[in-house]
Amino acid sequence: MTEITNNRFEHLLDLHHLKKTGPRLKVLAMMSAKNTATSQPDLEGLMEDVDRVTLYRILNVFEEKGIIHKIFDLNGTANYAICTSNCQEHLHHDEHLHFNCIVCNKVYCLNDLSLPAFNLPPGFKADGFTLYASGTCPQCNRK
Amino acid sequence: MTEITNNRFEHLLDLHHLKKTGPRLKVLAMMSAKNTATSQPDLEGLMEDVDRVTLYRILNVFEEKGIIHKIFDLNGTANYAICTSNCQEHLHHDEHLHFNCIVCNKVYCLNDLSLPAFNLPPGFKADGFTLYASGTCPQCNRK
DNA sequence: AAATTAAATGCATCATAGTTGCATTTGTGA
DNA sequence: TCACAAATGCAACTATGATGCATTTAATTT
Ligand SMILES: [Mn+2]
Ligand SMILES: [Mn+2]
Ligand SMILES: [Zn+2]
Ligand SMILES: [Zn+2]
Repeated sequence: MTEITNNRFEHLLDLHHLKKTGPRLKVLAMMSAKNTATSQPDLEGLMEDVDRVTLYRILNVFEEKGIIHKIFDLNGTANYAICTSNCQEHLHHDEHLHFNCIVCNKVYCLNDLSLPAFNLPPGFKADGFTLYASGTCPQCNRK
Repeated sequence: MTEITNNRFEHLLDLHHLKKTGPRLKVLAMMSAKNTATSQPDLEGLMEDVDRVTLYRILNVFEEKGIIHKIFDLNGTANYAICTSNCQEHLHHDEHLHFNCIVCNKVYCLNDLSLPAFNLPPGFKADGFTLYASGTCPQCNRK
């Protein structure tokens, strides 16, 4: 993790009026080090010296602030990924494709993919949507 | 519940070589009596005299056989709905829109809505997908 | 109709995910 | 450096879901 990356995280915490603490910076470092979402169990393993409860509280406040978003995978396990843009406090815009590999179980946030338009039956009013796909990821296809 | 409906369920269990037991027929009756998916906690409440574990086992075997499918709502709670068609053992085709109301929390299976096509980045191979939308449902919009 | 048997259920127990209350510590602004 | 709100840690608790094993029961065979 570079100095400049760490500064970016500190700035991010500042922006949201959150104290720059070790556990919080570590969560951001862990999550940003990967190109996929991180499951809660994995994260708990990575954050060894940090209390479980503290981790839950960090994840909750980060989600509320629009720093990260939560994705439930095929097994109902919570996964977390850093929001790339547009997300604000209590107003997420994570309308991208989430790809869940059925081999390695990884969840990919495919932000660049624009979702096609669709319409709802009368009476329904949508304010958010997500497309989930499941299958095999590039890594697992190669083998 | 009509006689003919009950017969349909018994036939369904026969088809999948499952014994026609009280708990199983009750699960099917409860789920088919609604136009939305049923959450696991709700189902557990409805199945009072049936053991929790039995309910889990029924839900698991029904899902395996392609009789019902599982949808996780915004809170990560498991919801179940009867499959309308096309689903087979270990091969679900529930590629429809799931609408999660943020007021009443209900999950609607909008089977009739055809999903628009989309394409994946190179290397990804999808074998299933679901579109999730969240917002307010017709009932909750009326108030 | 009675016996047989695999399948299904119930009960005890366990594991994991997530929450809450409260005491202690720590980051930050004065 | 002081004061204080915010953050963390610890204990305890709830909820969801799984597993092992004894008992019951639906479906098949005699
Ligand atoms: Mn995402
Ligand atoms: Mn559905
Ligand atoms: Zn994979
Ligand atoms: Zn509603």
